[in-house]
Amino acid sequence: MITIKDMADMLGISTTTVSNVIHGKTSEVSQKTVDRVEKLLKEYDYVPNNSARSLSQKCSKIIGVSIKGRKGQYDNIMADPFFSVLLGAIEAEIRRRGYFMMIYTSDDIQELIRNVLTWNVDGLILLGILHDDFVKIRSRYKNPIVLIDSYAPRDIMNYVNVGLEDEKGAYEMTLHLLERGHRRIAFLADNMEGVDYTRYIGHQRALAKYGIKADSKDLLIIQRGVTEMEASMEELYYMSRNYTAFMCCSDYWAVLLMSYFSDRGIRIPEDLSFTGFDDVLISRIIRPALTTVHQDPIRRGELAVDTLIKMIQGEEIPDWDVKLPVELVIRDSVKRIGSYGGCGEDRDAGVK
Amino acid sequence: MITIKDMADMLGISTTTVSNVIHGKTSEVSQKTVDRVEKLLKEYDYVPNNSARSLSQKCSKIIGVSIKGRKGQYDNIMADPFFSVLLGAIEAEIRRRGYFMMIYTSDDIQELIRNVLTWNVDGLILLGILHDDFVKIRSRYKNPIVLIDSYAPRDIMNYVNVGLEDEKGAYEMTLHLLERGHRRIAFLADNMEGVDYTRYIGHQRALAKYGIKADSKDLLIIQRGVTEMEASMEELYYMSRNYTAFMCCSDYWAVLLMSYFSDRGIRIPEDLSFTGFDDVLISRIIRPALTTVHQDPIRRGELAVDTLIKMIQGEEIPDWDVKLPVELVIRDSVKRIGSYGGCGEDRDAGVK
DNA sequence: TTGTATGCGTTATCAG
DNA sequence: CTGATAACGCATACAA
Repeated sequence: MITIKDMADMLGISTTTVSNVIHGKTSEVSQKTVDRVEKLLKEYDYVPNNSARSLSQKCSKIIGVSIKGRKGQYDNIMADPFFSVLLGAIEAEIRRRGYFMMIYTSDDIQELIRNVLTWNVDGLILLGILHDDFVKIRSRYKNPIVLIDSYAPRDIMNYVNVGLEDEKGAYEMTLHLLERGHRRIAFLADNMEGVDYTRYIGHQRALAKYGIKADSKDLLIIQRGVTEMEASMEELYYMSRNYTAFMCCSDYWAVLLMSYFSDRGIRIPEDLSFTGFDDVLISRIIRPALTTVHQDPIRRGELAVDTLIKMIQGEEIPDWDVKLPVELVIRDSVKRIGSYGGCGEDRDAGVK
Repeated sequence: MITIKDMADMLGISTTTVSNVIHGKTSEVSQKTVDRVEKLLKEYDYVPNNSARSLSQKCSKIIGVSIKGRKGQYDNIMADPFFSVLLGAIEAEIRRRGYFMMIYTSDDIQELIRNVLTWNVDGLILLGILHDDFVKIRSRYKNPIVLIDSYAPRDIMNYVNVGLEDEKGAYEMTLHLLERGHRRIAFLADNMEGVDYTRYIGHQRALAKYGIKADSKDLLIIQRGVTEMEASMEELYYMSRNYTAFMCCSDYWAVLLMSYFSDRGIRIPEDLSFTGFDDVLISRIIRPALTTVHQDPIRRGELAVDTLIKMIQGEEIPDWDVKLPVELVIRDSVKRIGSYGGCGEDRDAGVK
């Protein structure tokens, strides 16, 4: 590992000059010197020491990415294809922009804060963080932050949220169910904060349009955690006879439940319709293919990184709460029900 | 951000003493001083600057993780659930051990090398790297390296490979197909190096046991790249009539193909049987559930990190080529064929 | 056009 | 028990 000083010594010039050549500040250096330095640069394949650079400047070129792992939700959070694809897009864009990515998925916010501070990370991308945690982070970390899938009230602290038309997506999906004659719709979420809450609002709005009052007992929360999940699914299975459709907050859950239910004799969509959210690969692959709300995780990741880097470079961001578009994707998991919207007419045949 | 020097000044003592207290070298410091320092530590929530530490020591506490993205294979490599779950496990273990994870997925090896050198990464975990690339990296990077899914010849350079019983897995799977009466089996891979090659060896060995000579035209390579893939699948579709079973090198491809084929009228497993490799979540979820070879990505990630950290700490690793166990998981995607093993008897009904 | 000197925060050496 | 000082590699303000 050759250093600037080594090269300066070899050429009998100062480190300043070498440094200037490296950074292209070649206007003040004679062409001859430039050539000699560049020759050495190539020859020894000089690689700068970023710890040193980071120490002497204020910036580290590191972007921290953190997913708040909901405790024990899956084996690990990356099992959710939406997160992993999004993360892949973020990584690619960070790299393309010449930054480095440090990743941290724990749910220990204090530890996250220490990590971020200890490396003097230039900017932070936070996925699915809740308001309280965000406040904690903001109080100690002063650099730019971009949120994804967050509904933190803006308050005083500045951030940018790269969000989604969650409300609209849920609204349109619910409308679709209603149009197909469904009246007894369960809304499935795995929490009631942030994104899922907003989707529920959209759901309610669509119901209201049809003069249906949302009933809180139709709001079903799936227990997270590998062990609780099984019990939770069983419970949902028994409740399912009260509904004609399960509207899920993510493809991940939709697909898991569809599999569980169909193993127990429920025919989809004949006995029970399903919808998802995200449009991950698997929803196109399973049969029946899942009717869902499409979003573009690649674009989202890129936008998040672009925005963050703009903030790092001191640009003003006009829109601190962008909402990326969603699109209803109708596939085969929603049954058309007779004009009366009568529910469960041929249900019990399939159950048990 | 308070520094050691700040605290030393506040207490009127030297930085050395503060540093000693921080590192628990308390044997040479009076209890009174220890208490005073620790009080400040808490009060200001001191966080060390890791760039500085990394500069003055030889170690950075960073572990680099790199997946060689095969050019344009997917939208991004993380779309493959096996990789993403493995990565999640690696991240969790790195964190648990007090290290930091820097990730890099490009296929530009030179760039990877620069990244690793510029941060003076303590150790490297490389996923799915090929021999030539490994040699390049080794020539410039001298710290410990752990390989996952690699079959680089050991040569002189030292590394540890955390592998899998690939040969055995493929052997057993092929045997399973043979026992169920299949004789015309296509072997599907997306490359013929490393892991997939080893699996092919196992496949051949099983065929040999049944006195069947492997025919290279039964070795089907799926074109990577989003655009080529479509054409490739179509081609495979037309070739499929020659076979009773498609044995795939990953669940990912198996599942993709099953979906594509069944949309075109091929019934699985009645018309064509499928097997996979990895046992990712999706194989349990699709119908028919996929017969596949199970491996444990969580354990694998943990072992990789554990081994690497041992190497970093200078311990000798007894086994530089561990092969984690696999297990055949029989589900519903393989048909039982009459004792003659006649192929395609009821095939053309479903095709076209 | 080039060089000198300094500081970034930490650890380590060595002397008191 | 404690402290001064150097060193890590780089960038920059300031001289020459």
